[in-house]
Amino acid sequence: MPSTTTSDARLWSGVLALHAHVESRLGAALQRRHGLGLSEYRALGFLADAPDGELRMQDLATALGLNQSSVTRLVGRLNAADLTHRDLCPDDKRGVYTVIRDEGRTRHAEARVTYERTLAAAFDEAAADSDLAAILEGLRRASR
Amino acid sequence: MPSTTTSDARLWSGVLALHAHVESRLGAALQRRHGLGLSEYRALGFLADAPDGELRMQDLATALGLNQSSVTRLVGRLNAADLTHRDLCPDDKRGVYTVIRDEGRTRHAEARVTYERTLAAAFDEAAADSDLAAILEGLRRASR
DNA sequence: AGCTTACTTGTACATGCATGCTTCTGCTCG
DNA sequence: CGAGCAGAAGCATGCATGTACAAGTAAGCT
Repeated sequence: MPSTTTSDARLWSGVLALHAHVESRLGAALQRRHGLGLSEYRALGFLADAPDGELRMQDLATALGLNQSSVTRLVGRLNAADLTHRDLCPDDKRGVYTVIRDEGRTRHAEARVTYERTLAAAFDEAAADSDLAAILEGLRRASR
Repeated sequence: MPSTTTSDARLWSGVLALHAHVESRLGAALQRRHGLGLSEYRALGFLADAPDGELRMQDLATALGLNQSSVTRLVGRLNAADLTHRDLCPDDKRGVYTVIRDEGRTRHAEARVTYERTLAAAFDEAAADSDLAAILEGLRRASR
């Protein structure tokens, strides 16, 4: 029975529902209209915002909240799509920089329109859902 | 450059960071101390709360925010671990009920202690992080 | 009889963990 | 002071797993 579910637990289950809903919308839109996965899009975003458009694998991993090995493969895909390229670190030959190409910046800029519009739409849907509306409201108040 | 990132986008990236952090803590704790994955734990929770401790695959899928095929395999694992069992729907022979066993209820009750304690700890960690604290605060206010 | 619903199965893929390989760093010992 | 070595740091790779998508099967509906 629900006996005494912690208020934190109830809160978190709401966040999970919101997260699942929004991420699914975002992922579908990006994949369908730009051929980009969510992680790929976000990786391009971090790279585009980084000085000189380059980051080390490690930094990209923590920024994305992903495993280091996942980032190796993620960057492999980006390289294969010519959106980024690898560059060796001159002062530390263990290090590898991933550098965003102009193509990568372009693709990301295009995708960002979709991303932000889809996000707004997903938020609107959530606001219309009785279970999600309260959480979204709290988040929006906190973001001001 | 960050040019004009939507406020929604900034908000969502914060939610993503919080989500990644908390889920990783929860998943690790459940796996290590109870041999349960997050989806398995949550599935047991929905089943335990359902009338007669049973749900149809479809309902479980939407409750978990998962695909139907994912639920087929998820329930397969739960069955293999003797935490649940299948039961055919008498009036609709296409339907399959997944019924929680006593063992399943026990395991879930044990795991819940870990889950809720880990959740509280993860929230505390988030509250100490300057990037996450504001979001968490908004969520907590909204949950009252 | 089609057409929809409810699952299952085949397949592909992104991710995580453990491991291996290279490079760097620090420390000890001659 | 320099050589050498143990251990850490930074990535890549092998393997296992969880999930999604597409197609298949079986049962109900109109």
